[in-house]
Amino acid sequence: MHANVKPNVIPITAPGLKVACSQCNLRELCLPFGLSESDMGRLDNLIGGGRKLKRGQHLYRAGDSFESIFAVKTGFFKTDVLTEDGRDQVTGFQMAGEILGMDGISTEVHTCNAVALEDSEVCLIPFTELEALSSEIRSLQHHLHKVMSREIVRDHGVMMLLGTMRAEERLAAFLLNLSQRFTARGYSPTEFHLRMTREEIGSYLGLKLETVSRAFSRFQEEGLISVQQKHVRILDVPRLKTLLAPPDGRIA
Amino acid sequence: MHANVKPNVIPITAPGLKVACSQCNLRELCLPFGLSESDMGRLDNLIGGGRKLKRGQHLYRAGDSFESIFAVKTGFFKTDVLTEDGRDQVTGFQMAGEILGMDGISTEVHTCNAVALEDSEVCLIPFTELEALSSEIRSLQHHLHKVMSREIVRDHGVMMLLGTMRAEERLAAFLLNLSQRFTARGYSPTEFHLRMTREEIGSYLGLKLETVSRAFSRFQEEGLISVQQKHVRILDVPRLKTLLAPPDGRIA
DNA sequence: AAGTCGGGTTGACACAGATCAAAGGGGTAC
DNA sequence: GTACCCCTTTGATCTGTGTCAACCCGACTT
Repeated sequence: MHANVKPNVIPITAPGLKVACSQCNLRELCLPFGLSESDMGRLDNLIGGGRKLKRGQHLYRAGDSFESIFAVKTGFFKTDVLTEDGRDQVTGFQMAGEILGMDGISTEVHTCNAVALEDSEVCLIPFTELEALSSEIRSLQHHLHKVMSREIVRDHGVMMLLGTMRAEERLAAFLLNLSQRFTARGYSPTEFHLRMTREEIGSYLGLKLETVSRAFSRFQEEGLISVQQKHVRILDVPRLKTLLAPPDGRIA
Repeated sequence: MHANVKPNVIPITAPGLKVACSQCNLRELCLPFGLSESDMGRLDNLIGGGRKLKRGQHLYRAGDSFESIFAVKTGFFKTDVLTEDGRDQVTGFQMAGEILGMDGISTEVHTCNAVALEDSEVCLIPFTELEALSSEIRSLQHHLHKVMSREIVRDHGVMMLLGTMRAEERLAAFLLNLSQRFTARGYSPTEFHLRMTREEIGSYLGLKLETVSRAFSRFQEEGLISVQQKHVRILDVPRLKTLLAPPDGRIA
């Protein structure tokens, strides 16, 4: 595990630890969205260095005391919660530009686990200092609120998925969501590597891994996608989308 | 529908429209939690009057432009989202002291519907003004963040429920959650009226109304609760809790 | 006071997805 | 480079919940 290096006023530029929103190509997706050059500089100054994680490492665990939120710089994460009896539920997958750790604000303690699904790097954003700065920079404050609200809206989407959709609809929604997020990051909308296992997908979608596997196979048989192991290519986006609005399209 | 009356410096005291956090017995549960007397007064001044709703009335609808969040003063609400094809998912039930509308912050447009399940009253909290005030009052700012974070954590709990629990576990979790929230408000932990239909419970829990009804009946047969129509009495809290940690209590 | 209607309960049956089982393949660690 | 292990796939069967249907009840409406 890497030391938690704290930059001086000037951000450290050692490879892998340089943290400067103003230089970051994710700034349009991430927390600094909409900030002026000078305000972005002030944000740079409070960001507490980067942190690298190997695949499988925890960024934080349920029960850890909350101090910072994290912005994913590179890599891929999952978050999950577990019950006392050992069942766990993946609550989300996070990629570059997305914010992790907001679950900890309410009780000062993280309530879920965040695990790197591949070698990853995050920016550390000390929350107390972020609050201080956001009370000075209104656009930062507002954007922080938007980011938190977006998380709430995203969660509603997952509830919808878990509460009302059948297995293949869930998987279609999942693939289209990934596709859209990869697109926003300049990657191919139709071809990507899954960083998570079938079991993790299943946990996220409220399905067993076998069901996920079968749904993948079925999509492939029907020419919607081609899939081998973790490599997925979406062949027919429109038809995949129609899976979400079932045949008997009753309108309310 | 009542006019959106704006109080002067001194809050209006007309019955049903008086809005003053400092006088409100919900202040320990609601947004003003932890504020000093004088800060609470400043919050009073921005709150844009109360609004009364009859049972069945919408507080807001998906697509409405976002301007305010709302604090439930009296009554009971549900929030739900619907897909294009008409399926809907209840995302939550809100009671006195809880905050509604935070889904709208991210896009400036509400993404779900909020409906009164009984005659209710809410406080209107204009969001732009709340942001302005919270940048001056650090404890208010922090508490707002906590409230939003709590919503995120709550949503994770619902995902857990939808993703990993069986029908009876879901209903047990639901009843215990209601019980706990009623308790926090000074009502009986064991005896209460459900404000929502079996179908709404089902939607929230990802079950069909018949399944909810059967689970109620089963709980009653087993002496866990007594239920007739919307009136519920919990007879055996401990045993209800054990339903959440199933027999083979594997520990991670 | 009667009629109507929405909500609730219960039963019979169907089916989607879980469970159990086995075998193959690819990636990772050594 | 090789061996092992985890991940994945696929089949057979089981089961919890959905679906369809009938009936009941209580609360409004008129």
